[in-house]
Amino acid sequence: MQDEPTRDRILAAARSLFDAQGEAGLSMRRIATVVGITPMAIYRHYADKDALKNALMLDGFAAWEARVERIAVTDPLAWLAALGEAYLDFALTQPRRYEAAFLLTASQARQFPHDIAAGRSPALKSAIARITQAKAAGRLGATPPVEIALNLAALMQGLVSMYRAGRFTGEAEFRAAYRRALDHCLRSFMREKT
Amino acid sequence: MQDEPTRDRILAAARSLFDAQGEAGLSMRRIATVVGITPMAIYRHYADKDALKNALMLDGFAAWEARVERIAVTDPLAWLAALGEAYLDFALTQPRRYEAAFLLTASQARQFPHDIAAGRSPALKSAIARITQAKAAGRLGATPPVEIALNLAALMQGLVSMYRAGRFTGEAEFRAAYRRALDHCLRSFMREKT
DNA sequence: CCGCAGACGTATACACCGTATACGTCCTCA
DNA sequence: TGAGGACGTATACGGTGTATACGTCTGCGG
Repeated sequence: MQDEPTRDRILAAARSLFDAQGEAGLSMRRIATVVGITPMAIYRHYADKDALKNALMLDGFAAWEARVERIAVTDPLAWLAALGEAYLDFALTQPRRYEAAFLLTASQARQFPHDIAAGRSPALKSAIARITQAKAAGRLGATPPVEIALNLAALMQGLVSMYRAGRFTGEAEFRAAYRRALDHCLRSFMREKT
Repeated sequence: MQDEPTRDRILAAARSLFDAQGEAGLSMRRIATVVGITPMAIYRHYADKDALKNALMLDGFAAWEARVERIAVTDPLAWLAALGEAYLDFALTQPRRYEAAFLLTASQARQFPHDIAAGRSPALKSAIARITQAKAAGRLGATPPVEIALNLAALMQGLVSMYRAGRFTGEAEFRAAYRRALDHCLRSFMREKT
């Protein structure tokens, strides 16, 4: 662990500080002392704080994608429901990681529809694959897969974003509301005429 | 304008600085110099920076609510569509104000379902009223009005949040995608069996 | 009318932040 | 051998939020 490249140790330190106290806990000086180096040494490995945050974001996103890949459900529609559940779980149990992946304003975020169509986001790519699959089986309406995926993603993100902004009274209420909303959304695409 | 209470002049200064440069431009010292006052004088009127941000958020929210009240459409479903359009417009043309109202993390945010049910959010209250109205006319399915409102709000916020995070290639693409998504969502509640 | 309390504002200082600049200390390879 | 580059340090600058202590004015009870 100690002989890892310094660059990685910096990122690990940043991650643990971020996990502990959120964006407020992320200071170059603190990161440096955790790693056991001078603040300025960080600049040998990252251009500035923003670059470091970017790396942190990509890291959080990778954690999310790993989670998505672990979903072991074959039926495409059930898989989509499981995706929603995984997202909820990710947001609630690893709020900092979630924040890093989805909320941290970073310049390297993937863009719709270009990057998505290009498959640059494995999670969304998988989602679109299942949607296409379900569509081929006649279980979904006419809306293009990318658009269905976008709808689902926005709904998930919107709900979680509202929860994080303190718009729900408790976690239990939120989980229930989230499930109902996603369920409805998914069903709505099924009911469409083809 | 000069004989306004200092408290209001501070808020106005904060608002203009926030409009100009976002949260980064909000510094006690800058606000103070705009008002023509010492930084510490602000603390006579606001407990700390957070309290000031809170006031700013309530202010932004008031702007949004005023906008909602200006919607002059009588048909309840058309009104809901207009609401979506107003939200989009608010987010795109007054991004700072939008940010202040919906994204600024503040401790006094209204909560679902408690505050909403209590009618503490005029905008949502209006929305729910139209939904109930449309439901009474048999134009909407069985889902409870509060839940429909939540779904719409989350979808709107999620889409805008993705746009703001740079997930869309351009404003035009976004506007189109937003409209399609909201339209679909609204329709989906109509198609439900009662 | 005095004087004093409270509201309002100022001055100064402290600890913290990101990072520019200049300087050391190695390791590698011609 | 010695030069260059990779890596790290030391110091400093201009910014931040805000605690503490001090002034100044205004209105009110004696």
